[in-house]
Amino acid sequence: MSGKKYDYLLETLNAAQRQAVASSAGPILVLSGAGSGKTRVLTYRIAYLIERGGIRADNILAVTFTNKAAQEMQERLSRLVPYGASRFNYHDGLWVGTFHSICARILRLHADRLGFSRQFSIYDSEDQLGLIRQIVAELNVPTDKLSPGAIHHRISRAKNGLQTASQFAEASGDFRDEIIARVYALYQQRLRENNAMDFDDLLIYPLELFRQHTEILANYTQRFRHILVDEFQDTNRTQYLFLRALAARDRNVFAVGDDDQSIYRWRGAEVRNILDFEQDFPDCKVFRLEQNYRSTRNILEAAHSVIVKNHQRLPKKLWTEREAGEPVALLEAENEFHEAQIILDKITEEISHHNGGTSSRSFRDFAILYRTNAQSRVIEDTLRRAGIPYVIVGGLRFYERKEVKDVLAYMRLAANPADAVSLRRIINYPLRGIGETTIKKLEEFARVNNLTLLKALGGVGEIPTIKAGSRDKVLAFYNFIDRYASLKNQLSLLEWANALVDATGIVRLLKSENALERVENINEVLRSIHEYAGQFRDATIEGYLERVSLITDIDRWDEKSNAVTLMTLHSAKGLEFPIIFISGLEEGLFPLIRTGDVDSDLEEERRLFYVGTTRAKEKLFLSYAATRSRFTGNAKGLTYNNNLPSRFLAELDQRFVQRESVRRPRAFETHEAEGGKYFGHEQAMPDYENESQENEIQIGKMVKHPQFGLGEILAVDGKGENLKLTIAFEKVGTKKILVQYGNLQIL
DNA sequence: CTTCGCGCTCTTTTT
DNA sequence: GAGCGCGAAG
Repeated sequence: MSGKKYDYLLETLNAAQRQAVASSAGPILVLSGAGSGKTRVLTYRIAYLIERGGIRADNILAVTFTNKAAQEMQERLSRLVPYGASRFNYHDGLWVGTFHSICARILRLHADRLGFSRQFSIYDSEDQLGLIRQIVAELNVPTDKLSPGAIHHRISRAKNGLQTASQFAEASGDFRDEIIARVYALYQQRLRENNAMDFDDLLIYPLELFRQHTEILANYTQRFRHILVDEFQDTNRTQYLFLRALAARDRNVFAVGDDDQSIYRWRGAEVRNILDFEQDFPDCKVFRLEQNYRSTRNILEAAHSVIVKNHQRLPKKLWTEREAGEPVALLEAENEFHEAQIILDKITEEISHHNGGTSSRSFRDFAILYRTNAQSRVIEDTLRRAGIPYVIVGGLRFYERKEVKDVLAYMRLAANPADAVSLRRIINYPLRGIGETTIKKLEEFARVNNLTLLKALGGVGEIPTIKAGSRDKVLAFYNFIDRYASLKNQLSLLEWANALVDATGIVRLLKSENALERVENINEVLRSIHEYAGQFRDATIEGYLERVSLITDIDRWDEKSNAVTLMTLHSAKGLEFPIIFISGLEEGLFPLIRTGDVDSDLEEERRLFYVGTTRAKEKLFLSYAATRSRFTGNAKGLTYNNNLPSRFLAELDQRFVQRESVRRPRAFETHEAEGGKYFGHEQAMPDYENESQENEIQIGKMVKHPQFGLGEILAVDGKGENLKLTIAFEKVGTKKILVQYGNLQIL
């Protein structure tokens, strides 16, 4: 298979890339800096293995960080090598996906060995928390001392550390731990009873499967002779063990990563995996990709000048042949509204500036990044008012919207009758007159008779304490689900889904509430089912549901649509844009600092900053606001905090940075701080911590609300974070608005 | 027994 | 702003 294609494979790569791609078998670690072409190396490595090594596509497993990256890799590969050396079509054999989707795929095949059925549900964070809430209530856990969220967090951390409930119980220290241990045990039991797994289980159960059934593991180690992993620095312990188990036979692990871009430590990722790779695989070959093809030199140097402040990193420096380009621009704003306005100004400026020139800018060339999702709102409002098209990635995810989850819960229950979480969600939505008391009795009946909750509904006639009227309602619901569970095998997926959604009456209910956006979201679900059904001949509802539960907003993001992209820095990982804005560069916000943080947390924030800056190809804007209203969580409530500029701004090598002049703020109050702008920390900031916006709020003042428009304040109630205004709006009448969330502009 | 309405809480990042 | 839980109304 030499010939043109093979030469082409290596010729377009630089020396380091070529060495990595063409390296012989065995463990390989590619330390691959930002923008150094690591996706390219991975793709070419796979092509090389097939073209040159004669490896069959179905002997290769590639792990990516997002589903989108997996899809892109598939597409690139089919362009690069439509057929492999063995004339083996990629799409038939190659496994590409995220850890979670690959694990789910394996588990579907062998679920019975672990005591689950193939139809097992995958519970998202909300489902998980709901289940924990229920258990917490059942066990009478004092929630003032232990919130369900905290318990959930601890359980997840224990699971990630491969600690079972009984091991956790043994290791438990204080009374809280003992409570958590009991919740943990019951939680796992319920998941099992519901034939359901949470995100952590998806990673853990394959390991258990491999341990219990060595013949299954042997099957996979024989099958996956080459394993490639992207974003290796963000694998957690369990994922690493999964890799090691699969690679035990041939040890052909091709791991690509960059310790400077590890940003998921808080989720259990261990940079250690990359730092220790050489110890775990002493014979491994290490390659370094340090030439950056993405960013201008100014951007690269600026990013470098900050990341070198981290102590826990492998020393390296990226270089580029590209021109210096424009300096990194610093934008200083009075407050968050002003910041959004400046960003808007710069976008319009860039677009008009480049029009008529050699290059022209489109909206799709811009991305606005921020540390927390909450920051998107003000920027969003500003762009919307200016008529700039934009898309938001993340925040409230599409498949986590209430109406979407409601519809999916019907499908989940029909697919997996043991799924009590889904059942509870919809048994009385839309309202059917089945209340909490009846449900409690049904649950009790199910427990005593060792039935699934759904079966208990079918046997409602045997529960004397439930009156005839309620009984009929329960039975009607049971028959409804039962009917669609069997129709599932008779109708096509799309027909079935359409009929089911229609029969639930949810759309009619939402229309009567005039919630048209929600109706549209449900239509979008049906559209996506249609799309899914068209993609796979053997499309099943189980397959669709699995896909949906592992999909993220970034997977749904369409980079081709001509709109400005708004997203968190975390979501931007792996992406690139000609022009990047990083907003909210204020001490406390980015780096985000909480009490109890340690040095390593700050280093992760710095890596996040590094990831953000290296997304930019041509121009990087950094912005901060001197004051920002922020929910502080303390008794002071909503305050206009005066912020120091982020330490990252001070750490930047100033040779690559330029302050840009910005338009003064207009419609809003300016909070002019003494001494003007602040740059660097030494300069003391006046303490405006307690100066709250309350001063400006008076009866009779006019305000502007992003949706309701202009209005007059009629009354002021509450204090601090509960500060509530009664406002007479010109268009929509009188409403009560919490200042903290209302996003009001005082005029 | 169910439904309605009010008050409370939530904000770090995500599979 | 929105979901959830709790207490009162129907």
